[in-house]
Amino acid sequence: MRTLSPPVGLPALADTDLVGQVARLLTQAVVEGRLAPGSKVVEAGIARELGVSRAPVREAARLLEQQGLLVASPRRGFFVRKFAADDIDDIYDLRLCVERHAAVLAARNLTPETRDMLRRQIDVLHQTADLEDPARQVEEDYRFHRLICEIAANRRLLRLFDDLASEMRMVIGLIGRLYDDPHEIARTHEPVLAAIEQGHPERIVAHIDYHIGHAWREVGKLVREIPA
Amino acid sequence: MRTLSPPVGLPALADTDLVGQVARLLTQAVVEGRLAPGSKVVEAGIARELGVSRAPVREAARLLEQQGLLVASPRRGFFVRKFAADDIDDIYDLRLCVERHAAVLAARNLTPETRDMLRRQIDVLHQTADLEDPARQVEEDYRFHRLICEIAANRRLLRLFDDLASEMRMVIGLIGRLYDDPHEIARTHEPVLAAIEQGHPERIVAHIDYHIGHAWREVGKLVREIPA
DNA sequence: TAAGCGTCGATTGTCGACAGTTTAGTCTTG
DNA sequence: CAAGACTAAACTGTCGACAATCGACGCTTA
Repeated sequence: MRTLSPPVGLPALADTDLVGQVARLLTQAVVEGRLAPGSKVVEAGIARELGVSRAPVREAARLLEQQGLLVASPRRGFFVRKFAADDIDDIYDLRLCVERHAAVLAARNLTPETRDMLRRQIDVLHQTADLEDPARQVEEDYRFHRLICEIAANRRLLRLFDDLASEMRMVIGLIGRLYDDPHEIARTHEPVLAAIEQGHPERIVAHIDYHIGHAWREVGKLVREIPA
Repeated sequence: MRTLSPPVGLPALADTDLVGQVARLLTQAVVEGRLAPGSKVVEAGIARELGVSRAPVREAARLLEQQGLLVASPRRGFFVRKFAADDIDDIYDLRLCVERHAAVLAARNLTPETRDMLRRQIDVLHQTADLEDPARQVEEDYRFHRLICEIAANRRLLRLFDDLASEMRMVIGLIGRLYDDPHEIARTHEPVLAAIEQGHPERIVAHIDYHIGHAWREVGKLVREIPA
């Protein structure tokens, strides 16, 4: 018999997890470009600014390093990741690999509810297209793709997507503007959903390839325009 | 002019890096089963045993957490990851996704030299099959698959493979024995290489699917036999 | 007897400090 | 005037310490 109190879904109150908070703030600063690519991240500086000691900052920095937002140089410190054209290709190539797979799995697991979630997210994309809020638009875009990964129901796949997404956000952030008309971006999601609904693997992959390949080309173009 | 050297930081040689050493030792202890799955990893204990302070141990543990070998429970510490059947499926599913892609890319990039490297590695597999050294056999097996990822020439893909590999090593380690006859395992690599040499994407994917699917089924079977 | 409460040891989260290394700035020298 | 050596400041890597928290054990109570 269980002696533990009944699992009345209490939301596991927010851990005052200092490392997690620092990591989140650092991530924001990086993807928003407040910390310029290539610049040094001084532990003591961040610590002083946040009013904490260096230990949590170090651990948070290691997390961001593993995520690819920072690079560590022994005895010299952490630096904000600098993206070259090759990096863009690596990231989008892997993204393609991951999302193809996720989309096929998602089609297999698709239920009426999950289908509606995807449809609704496309509606949100159209709505936010009218707003003048690029950050929000990028966020809602990723939310659609993340949904697909959630539906695919592979936790590791989802975590991988999140890691890739934070890198892509950083790239988008340093471009400074969207790579295409928001309405156009919203529209190009519809064939992807349609393919997932229909369910033929080859068709799904083809549409994912087209959709992500488009973003890949556009982002690549813009990054090459603004070399470091 | 920037005086800081470019943070390209690939060379990363000569680790007197304490964190890295601790991480390596901890990883070994975990994949070799010296630290049982589910058991608590006491920071102070590890630190005392290694003759260092807790700070490097904490950072190393965070690395292993990000790699999936440990799980962190706030205010309670780190625990050695416990694998359920679902986890096996997640891992092998993602591995399939990654290696399919890597193999297709590798075929595209294949040169006479890289082709010979793969052939030689299969020879090594046959040679080590005669030795009574399962750990070595597992290692050489992964080396073949890692080679494919190296030839694919996507650094992020390679890192992902390494992360997956450390988890798979842990699973194999806790099974305690190989999932198949070493000679048989060595032999089943040959069609994969042949497909890569020939170059038709569908054929490559089919052979990768067969090869990894076989391991997936066998490992899954054994893991289900030995439930936690 | 079994469930709930309180206490105590063990462990984590965080901090400030120190030593060794890297970096920036200055001075010397060809 | 440029290149190199030297010095001082800044920063990282590591450590030991302290307070807060967790888990286990034993005690009370219905």
